[in-house]
Amino acid sequence: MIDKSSPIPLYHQIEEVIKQGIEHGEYQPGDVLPAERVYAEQYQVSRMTVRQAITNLVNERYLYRIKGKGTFIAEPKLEQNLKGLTSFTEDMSARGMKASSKISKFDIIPANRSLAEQLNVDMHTPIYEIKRVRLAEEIPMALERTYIPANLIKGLSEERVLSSIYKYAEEQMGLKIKSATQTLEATIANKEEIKLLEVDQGGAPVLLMKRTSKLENGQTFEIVKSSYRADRYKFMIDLER
Amino acid sequence: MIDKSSPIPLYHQIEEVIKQGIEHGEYQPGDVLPAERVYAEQYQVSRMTVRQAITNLVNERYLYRIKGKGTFIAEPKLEQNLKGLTSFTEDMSARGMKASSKISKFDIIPANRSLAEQLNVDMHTPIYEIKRVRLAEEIPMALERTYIPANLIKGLSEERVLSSIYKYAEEQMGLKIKSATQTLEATIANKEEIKLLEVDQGGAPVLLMKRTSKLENGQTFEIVKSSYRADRYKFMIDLER
DNA sequence: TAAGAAAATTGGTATATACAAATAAAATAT
DNA sequence: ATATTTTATTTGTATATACCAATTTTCTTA
Repeated sequence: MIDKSSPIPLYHQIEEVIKQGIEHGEYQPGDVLPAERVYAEQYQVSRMTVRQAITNLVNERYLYRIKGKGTFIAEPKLEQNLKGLTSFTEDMSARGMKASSKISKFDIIPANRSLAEQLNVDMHTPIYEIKRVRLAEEIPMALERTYIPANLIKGLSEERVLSSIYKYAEEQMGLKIKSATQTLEATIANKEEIKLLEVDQGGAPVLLMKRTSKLENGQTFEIVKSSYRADRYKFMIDLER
Repeated sequence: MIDKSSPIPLYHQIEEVIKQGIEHGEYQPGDVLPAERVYAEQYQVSRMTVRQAITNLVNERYLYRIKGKGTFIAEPKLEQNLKGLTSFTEDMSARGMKASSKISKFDIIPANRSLAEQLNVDMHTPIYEIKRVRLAEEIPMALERTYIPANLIKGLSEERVLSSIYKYAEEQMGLKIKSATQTLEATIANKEEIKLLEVDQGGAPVLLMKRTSKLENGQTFEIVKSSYRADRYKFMIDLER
């Protein structure tokens, strides 16, 4: 596993081994990693070399350390990054408002040309279409439409959607989301949005957020389109230093 | 400067000393730092301890290293972070389009109640008001309005605005921007935007980006309001892993 | 003078060691 | 059985050393 004669630095090789362990699901978030001295013994390297490997993974947010306790597996990065843009639920609770959501549609539909293109599947491929209205104190704030190829995540139910699709996909289906691209644009509310968001017919502005998430193999996992009422919601980003 | 009997780790003390040097302008971006062995000799600590301090600052993007050459001062972080949201000029050049801008207003105005509040100054305080239209291939894409208290940055001219206000503020005035908060919302074009962005009168949607930048002492340095044509522009954010 | 070789400088990798500080587990005393 | 004390384990800090690799500077040679 570790090749001392390789030109690749030992600490880097150890990094990769640990990373693989995380990505292959041998360790779960919150699990404790073997102690530094254990790795040192196991791979016949000095503890400082193991330490350098682990330090790098800590800086990359794969791991975190607690003095006296050990080194632990961190939550996947994507969720942390998504917090850069304040998420709906968090934002609402930060303002002392109660966030809820109501599923207005939960179906499997055949992919039309546009969906097929965006999800990178053949036309007519079965696709989950999930629509939900995000509410704050019972007032509609956003309409969220999620599209996921049905073959990727079988056995999805309304109950599971209400908790976390991501968690279900990772823990039950072994799917890891690797990256996501998010865009923000402004549009005018269409008929569906006017009805579900309860806004004026006369050209109410909405903030449209589109997110495309990809798996490790490059396949598109989901498309999420969220329409936020412009009069009630804005996105905030803090930039430090 | 370095206290070996202090409970604060040596590497952390050294970090602070170097950081201070950067923030007090003793080093400029691109300058080379004294070699690790020089610091070790100077502070009478081992090279590895210096290395740990520098490694941390490299991870925090204060410094970067080149093997065989040395350790150098990085560009201030704010500009790097702002690239998380693709900037107008970059975005255009990435698409092979030529970006330009046209200043439509450059004045000093007395602060009204709203401006005074947002900039945290007294009413009637003189404020630079700079309006410019951002163009791509001569087509108007955005209207940008910048407000800066005049006492903060004397001698600002139209020419300087065309290059970089930030650079002028930092290099000539010694002002360092510490943080910025950015919001994105959707609105309908007002009269000014209809005229300068050349959009329809009938309720054209625009993306409104507001940025408030603060100095180290907490004072507000500037407010920037940018209205982007929703039919021509959207913001994109990439989230890795 | 110009080209090439050698030496010096700088960061990169790796080891071995020692003790500190926080936490957890085990042993002991009440 | 329950506190308390002791011991072991784990990460954190720091040193001293050695050699590697990339780059720059200096010296030598043609």
